Amino acid sequence: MESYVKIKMNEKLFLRNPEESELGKRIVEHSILLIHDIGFEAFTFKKLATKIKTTEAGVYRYFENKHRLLIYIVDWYWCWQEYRLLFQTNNISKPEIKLKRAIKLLSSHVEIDNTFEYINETLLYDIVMRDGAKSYLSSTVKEDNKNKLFQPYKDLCAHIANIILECNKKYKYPRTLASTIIEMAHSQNYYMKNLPSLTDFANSKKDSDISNFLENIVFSAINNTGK
Amino acid sequence: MESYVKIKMNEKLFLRNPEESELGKRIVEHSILLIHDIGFEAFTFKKLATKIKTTEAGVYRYFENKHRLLIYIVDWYWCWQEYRLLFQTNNISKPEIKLKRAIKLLSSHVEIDNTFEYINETLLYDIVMRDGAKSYLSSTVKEDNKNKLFQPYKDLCAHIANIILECNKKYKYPRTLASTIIEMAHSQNYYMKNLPSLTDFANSKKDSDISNFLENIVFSAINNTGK
DNA sequence: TTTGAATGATAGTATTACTATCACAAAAAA
DNA sequence: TTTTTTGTGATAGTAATACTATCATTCAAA
Repeated sequence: MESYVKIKMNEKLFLRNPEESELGKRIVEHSILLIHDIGFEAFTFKKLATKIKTTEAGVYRYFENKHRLLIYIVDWYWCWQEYRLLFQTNNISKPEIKLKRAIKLLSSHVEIDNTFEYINETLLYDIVMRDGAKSYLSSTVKEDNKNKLFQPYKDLCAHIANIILECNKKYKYPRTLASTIIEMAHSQNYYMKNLPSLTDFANSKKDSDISNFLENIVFSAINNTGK
Repeated sequence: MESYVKIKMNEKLFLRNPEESELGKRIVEHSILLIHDIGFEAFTFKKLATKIKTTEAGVYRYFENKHRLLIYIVDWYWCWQEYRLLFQTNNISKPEIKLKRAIKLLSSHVEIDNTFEYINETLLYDIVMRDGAKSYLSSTVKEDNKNKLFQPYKDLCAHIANIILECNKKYKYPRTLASTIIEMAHSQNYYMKNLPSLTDFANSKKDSDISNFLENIVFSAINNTGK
């Protein structure tokens, strides 16, 4: 028996579903490679088209613009992380262990994984670290949000918030703490790599340092029983 | 006696010092207004030039490109916050109080302040919230960092890290915690305004909620004496 | 008075971010 | 089998962006 996972994406993200054609998959695959290489600002549909031997117009048939394409791959990432979290915490009853798994998952660089042939999760992790926030740090946030374009991120946040509540159902800031975990897992990794003086991990450069830090703040906050 | 504060900016940020001419000041002043209005992505030197009745080339004489200009105003903001922190914690001996002041300062929207005639700090706070991270989330980070373009942010982080150490000199992650405070103060405010389901403050919308959250995680982490 | 520094005015270029049109091949529907 | 639809390629075109360069003018310092 063969089983495979499919990640269902919001239809508003694309004009034509890239999963349903060879060209579409190449667009997604090479977008990741190219954005990783040159950064989202320098990335253009022209450059991508040249790389995959199609035309600019060809890419525009799939995605309205590069911002939508960014949201597409970032959303894919959050869906994938949510899936991994679900998978890795399955059959675990202790919420503390689940929470630790979640922290580790989000703050660790990803091993090469061939579950999804045309998506390089390792590079995607780096992209989300550097460019992920740009998907919502735009003047179109409100509208994009109405179109549910950030649902995967919000779902993951809600999921982690629930685990936090399982640890301590009286904790007052489950969602805020959850979004803090998610964001810090990525941005502290970015700092460590690029602006190490903003962290305490200048020399070690292990991402386990970040999960230790996050465990430290998360569990002391959750277990803090009054002043 | 008249006293005034002057914020000294890194010379690599500009081609000609905008503080030293009328045009320069107008560039900075209206950049803030315009970026606030239309967002950093849509902001161009052409639009700015039209607004202040000069030419595109006129703006280019001051700033190499819009990214440098962004770093300029963001750096100005961090210098200003550091100055305010120094001022507001002067003569306070208890480090816990200092830390609370720091948290409040960073997570609160700014009142109108006319100390600096051509800079609107209220709008600047919003800009840093939405566009601030873009100053270092670029493919030129490493180089920009070598040129010390992020010094003000790093100084503020180090300053807060020191206060944390005053609270508990054995705390293991002072810098990481400091950068977490700074970043979360801004991004949680952004979430509250634009993506409220990532926070627990959907209805209240008071920025004091954010400082309460930050105090919660910071002090429980610092005072956490082992498992 | 001469010099120089800052600004204004204008022009020009390569690239970006699209939109539109036409032709062709393969697959699906008739 | 023929017809229609769908996806792709090829090409063209446009407005805006991100610059660089040149020349003339003005105003203040030497």
